[in-house]
Amino acid sequence: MGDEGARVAGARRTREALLEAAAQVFAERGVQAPVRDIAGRAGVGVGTVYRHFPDRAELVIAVYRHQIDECAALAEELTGSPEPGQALERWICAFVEFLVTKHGLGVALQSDDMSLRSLHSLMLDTLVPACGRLVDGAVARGELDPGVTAYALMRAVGNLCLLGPGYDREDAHAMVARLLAGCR
Amino acid sequence: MGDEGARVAGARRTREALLEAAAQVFAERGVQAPVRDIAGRAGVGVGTVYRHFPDRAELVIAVYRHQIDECAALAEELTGSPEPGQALERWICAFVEFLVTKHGLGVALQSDDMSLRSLHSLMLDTLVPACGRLVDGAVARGELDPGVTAYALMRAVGNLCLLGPGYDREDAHAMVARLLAGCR
Amino acid sequence: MGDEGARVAGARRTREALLEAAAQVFAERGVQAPVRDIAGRAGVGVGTVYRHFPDRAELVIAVYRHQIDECAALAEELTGSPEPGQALERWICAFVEFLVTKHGLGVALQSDDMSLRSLHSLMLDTLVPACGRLVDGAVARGELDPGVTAYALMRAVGNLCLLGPGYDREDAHAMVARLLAGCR
Amino acid sequence: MGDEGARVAGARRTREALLEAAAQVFAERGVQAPVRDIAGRAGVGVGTVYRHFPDRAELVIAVYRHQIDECAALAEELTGSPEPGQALERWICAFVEFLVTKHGLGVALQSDDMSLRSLHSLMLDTLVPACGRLVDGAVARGELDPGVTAYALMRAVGNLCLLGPGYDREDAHAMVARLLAGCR
DNA sequence: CATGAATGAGCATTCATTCAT
DNA sequence: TATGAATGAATGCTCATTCAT
Repeated sequence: MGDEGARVAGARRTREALLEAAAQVFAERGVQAPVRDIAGRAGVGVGTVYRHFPDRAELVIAVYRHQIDECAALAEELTGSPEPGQALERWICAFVEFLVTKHGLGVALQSDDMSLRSLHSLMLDTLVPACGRLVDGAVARGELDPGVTAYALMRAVGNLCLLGPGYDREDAHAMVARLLAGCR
Repeated sequence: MGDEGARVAGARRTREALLEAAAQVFAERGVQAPVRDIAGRAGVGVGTVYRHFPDRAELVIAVYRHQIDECAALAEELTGSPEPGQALERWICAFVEFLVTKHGLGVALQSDDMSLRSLHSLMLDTLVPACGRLVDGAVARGELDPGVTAYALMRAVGNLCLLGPGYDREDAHAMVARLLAGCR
Repeated sequence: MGDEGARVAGARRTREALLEAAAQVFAERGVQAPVRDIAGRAGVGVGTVYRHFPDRAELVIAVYRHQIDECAALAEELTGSPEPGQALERWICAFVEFLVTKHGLGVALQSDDMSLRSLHSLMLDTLVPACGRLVDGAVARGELDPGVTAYALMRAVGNLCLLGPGYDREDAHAMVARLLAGCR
Repeated sequence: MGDEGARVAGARRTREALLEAAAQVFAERGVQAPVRDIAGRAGVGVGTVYRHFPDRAELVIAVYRHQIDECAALAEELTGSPEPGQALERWICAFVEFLVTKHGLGVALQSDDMSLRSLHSLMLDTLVPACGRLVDGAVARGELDPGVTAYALMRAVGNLCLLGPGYDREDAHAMVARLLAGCR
C-alpha cells in the first residue's frame, strides 16, 4: 500500500516519543517507574508501550543503547592513542558525564533485578571490551595498576555516579578522578 | 500494677526480636522487604511492627543505629592518633566492612526514597562529624587533599560498597583503597 | 472497474485463508484463542479478520459450517436406509469423529457464551433435523427408545466428545457406543 | 489472648462467606470468574480472597471438597452391597445430582486449565478409588462390562452433566442412565 | 500491648476492538 | 479493502496500613 510508509512513520514517531518519555521518567523516578507513568508522559495508552517494548528490559536498553554505543565508539577512537593513560582518563570522564546526565542508569546498572539483567549484558558486551582495550593500553605503558580490571573499574565508576542530595555531578567527577589517580 | 515492669520488659524483648529479624531480612532481601516478612521472621504480628516502628524509616534507622554508633565510637577512638592518615584508613576500612556485611544499607543510603531520608540525617548527625575529625586530622598533617569533605568521601565509599554480580566485597575494599590513595 | 472481479477473488482468497487459519488455531488453542493469533496464522492484519467476520461467532460458525453441512449430507444419505439402527450408529460415529478431530468445537457447543449462541442455532437448524430423521427411522423400527430426542442425543454425544488428559478419542468412541447401546 | 477465639471465628465466618459466594459465582459464571466478582459477592476486598485462598485452585477445591467427600462417603457405604450393580447405579445417580446442582464443577472437571489441575487430583485421589470399588464389585458379579474403568466412566458422566439450554438436569440423568445401561 | 484479618490502592499485563492511512 | 498501530477496560496479584478483639 502507498500509506504503508505513513503508518510506519507514525509508529516510529510513537516509539521515539516513548523513548523520550521513558528517559525523563527514568531520570525522575528511576528505572522501576510504573509503565503507566511512561505511557502517560508519552501521551499514549499502556498497550502501546507493550507493543513497542514487550518487557521493561527492552525499553530500558532502548533508552540507553544510543549513549552506550557512543561511549563504545569514543573508546574505539581513543584506543591506540599515544598517551594511553590520558586516553583512559578522557574516556572515563565521558562515561561519568553520561552516567550523571542520564541518572537512573546508575541505579539500573547497580540493581540485580532480573528484568534488568540484559542491561548488564549490553554493558558487558559493548562497553567492557571497549574499556578493556584502553585499560590494557594503559597497563602496558605502566600507567595503570595491572590489578585493575575493566569490569570492576566500570562498576566502581558507575557506583560513584549514583547521585543524591549533597553529592552531585561535580562530586562524582572529583571522586572518579581520585579513584583513577589511585589506580596508577 | 505490679506487672508494669514485666510488660515493659516484654515490649523490649519484642523490639529486640524485631530488630534482629529486620536486620536479617534487610540483608537478604533489601530494605524494601515486605513488612509481613519481617513480622513473620520475628514471630509477631504485623501490627506489632507498626506499634514499635510507625514507619519504615524508623525501623531501618533502629536496625543500623547500633552499628552506626559503633562506627562513630571507633572514629572517636582513632581521633587524635599520631598517624592521622593511617587512622582514617583504618576507620574507612571498618566502615566498608560494615557496609558490605549489612548489605542493604548501601542501597538504603543511596536511595532518595522519602521514607529513608532520616537515615541520611542519622549519618549526617553522627558519622559525618566523627569522620570529619579524622579527615581534618589527616588534612592538617598534609596526608589528605584538603578538597575532600567527610560527607562526599563517605558517600563515595558508600556507593563503592554497593555489591552485585561480579563485584564483591574484595572489589569494594580494593576500590575504596584506591579512592583513598587518590585522595592524598 | 475491470478489476472488480480480481478484488472479489482476492477477498475470497483472504477469507479462505482465514478459515483455514482459524480452524488450526481453534483446534490448537480452543475457540477462545486471541484474534491476533488467527490473523497472524493467516498472514493478515487483525482488521481484516473483523472485516470478514465482525464477531467471533460468525467466524466460529463459518469454520465449522462446512463440516456441519457434510454431516448433514451424510445423514441425508443414510436416511431411509433399510437398517435404520445401523444407519444412526454410523452417522453418530461420523459425528464423533468430527467432534474429536476438530476439538474445540466440543467446547464451543457446550459453552453458554453469548457469542457462540449462534453456533447452537446452526446445529439446531441443520444437524438436529437431519439426525432427527435417522432417530425417527430407528424409533419406527423399534431399534431406539422413543424417549430419545435427536437434540438431547446430539448434545450428549457432543459432551462425551470433550477430551482431556486421560480421556481420549478412543474413550469418547467407546462411551458413545455404550450410550447408544443404552438407548435401544 | 482471650479474644483470639473471636478473631478466628470472624475469619471462619469470612471464609464461609467466601465459599458461599464462590459457589454462587462459579455456578453463574463459571470457575474462571474474576476474583473481584467473588470478593464483591462476599462483601469483602480482593485481598481477603487471596488471604484465604492463595490461588484459584485452592478456592475451587474448597468449594467442592465437601460434596466430593460426601460422594466418597456414599461410595464407601455402598461398597460391599449385595447388589453391586444397583449400588453403582445409585452412586452414579447421586454423583449426577451433585454435578448438575453445583454446575460449574462439570466445566471445572473438563477444563485442562493448569490452575484446576488440583481439582483433577482431588477427584482422582478420592472419587476414582471410591467409584473403582463399586465398579470392581459390579464387574465381579458380571453386572458391568470389564472394559469400563472407573476414571473413564466418571469422566463420561461428568461430561454428560454439562448442562445448557435445551439440555437440563432431567436429560443428564436420563442420558447417564442410558450410558450405564450400555455399560452392562 | 499484641494480633492478624480485612481493606483497597497500585501495578503489570493481555486482548478485543476501533480507525486513520 | 487491507493494515496494524493505538486504545483502554478487564483482570490477576501484592502489600502497606488500619482496627476490632
